[in-house]
Amino acid sequence: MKNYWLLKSEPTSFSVDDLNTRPHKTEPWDGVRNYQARNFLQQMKVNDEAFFYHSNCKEPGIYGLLRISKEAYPDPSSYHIASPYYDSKSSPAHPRWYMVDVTLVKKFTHALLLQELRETSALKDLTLLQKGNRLSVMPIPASAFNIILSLL
DNA sequence: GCCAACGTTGGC
DNA sequence: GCCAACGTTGGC
Repeated sequence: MKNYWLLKSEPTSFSVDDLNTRPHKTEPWDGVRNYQARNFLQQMKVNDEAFFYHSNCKEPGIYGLLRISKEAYPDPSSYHIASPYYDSKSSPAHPRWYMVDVTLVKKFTHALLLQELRETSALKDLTLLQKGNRLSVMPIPASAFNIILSLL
């Protein structure tokens, strides 16, 4: 059974447009350094679908649709001391952090902005919209996923 | 730039 | 194991 997710990225770091230019529109989703988010990454299956959310920017919102194209595997950026994602407690023998590969299915012609999500009462229980939420990887119930698609 | 909310660290 | 201090996230 397919599951649905939402992945956040700051567009100045990595955006839908960046992914669109990658070979096969595919890229590892690296750099997740939060245990709860990592655990969700590890639950993902190939062909699960995910929204691509732009955070910490002028118009935060959902900008595209992703497909999980490779299940979780160790994130090597955690081993590289020069990487902003370096973690001295992670090693190839004992990887602490994982990533999945994502493939862009569609860049939405019109983004669905955070403001619009908040105005949709059927979505009020979404983790994304809860006060103080900072998770960068979160599950989306199938019902909410379909509501969001219908708003696009 | 501000700041509330949250997660992590580390002394005790 | 507690919890204060600190760093980060991310909307506004």
